Amino acid sequence: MPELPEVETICRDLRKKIINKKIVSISVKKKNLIKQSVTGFKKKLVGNKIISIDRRGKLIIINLSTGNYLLIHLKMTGQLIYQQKDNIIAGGHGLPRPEQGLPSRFSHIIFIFSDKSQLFFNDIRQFGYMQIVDKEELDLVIDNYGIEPGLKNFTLDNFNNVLKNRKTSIKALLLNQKVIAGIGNIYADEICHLSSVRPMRRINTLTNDEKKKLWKYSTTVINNAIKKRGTTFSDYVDADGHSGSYVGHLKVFGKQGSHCTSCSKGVIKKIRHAGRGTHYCPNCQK
DNA sequence: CCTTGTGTTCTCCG
DNA sequence: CCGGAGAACACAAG
Repeated sequence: MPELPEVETICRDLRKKIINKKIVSISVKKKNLIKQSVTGFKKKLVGNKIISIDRRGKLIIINLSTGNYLLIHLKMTGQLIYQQKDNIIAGGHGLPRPEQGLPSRFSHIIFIFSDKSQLFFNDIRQFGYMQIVDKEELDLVIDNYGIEPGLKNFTLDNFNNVLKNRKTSIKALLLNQKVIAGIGNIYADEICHLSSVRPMRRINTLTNDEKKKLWKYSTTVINNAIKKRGTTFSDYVDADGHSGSYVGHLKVFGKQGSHCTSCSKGVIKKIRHAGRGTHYCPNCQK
């Protein structure tokens, strides 16, 4: 599940691989993954060079030489895997991993560069998408994203401001991309755990100390996860097809039934909250 | 009344 | 069933 740290890892990888490369052709095998006609999509991409690669929340923004932008959202199970021409061996069935061969049956869109290297957009569940926008449309899209751990706007003051007058739960707010961008289900649970706050706590009941911890651990968790190149729980891999290792640092996500390693007294509980599987320690999270 | 905020459910797919 | 996140919808308060 790519959240901010996983998407950031992919962006950093891709910058080293495809900047200045020219797209010579594109294969679209599933047209429902692009938000426009296949012909329009190809017309706007083929012949372009990749100028730069950016990210806002979980959205990848690729700046093209024509001045348009290719937006890529990986949603649940999307992958972007880059392969030099010598490594490309058609896979067909197994998992969408390079060692299984690419393209696989989940390689729905493939970019081919002038040096014959390729970028595979794989997606098992097909929730992800690609879309080409101009600068004006890009600005509108970006405006819909809230403050973001790692950006200058993620100050304690701004964090307290977005929490002000909200009646929802802290987890629902952490997941709301319009308010706070980049945090998904795994890191929301981890941030709440390290802050000793239950995910379903109403925001108006949080103490100043708890809010400060939530703000601090939002940045800590996200930054540590970036250092570990993300969390691979099921399908996430980086641009080389490798897993992230933050999974070894998870305290609550997927730990239901285990003893809490923070307080060593509680047993991690899994419930459903804010429409998501939610994990917490009933002993040390209040 | 209408607008705004918020919460809930549905949708895509394997 | 699960789930990222937008859409559609329901409801409440100003």
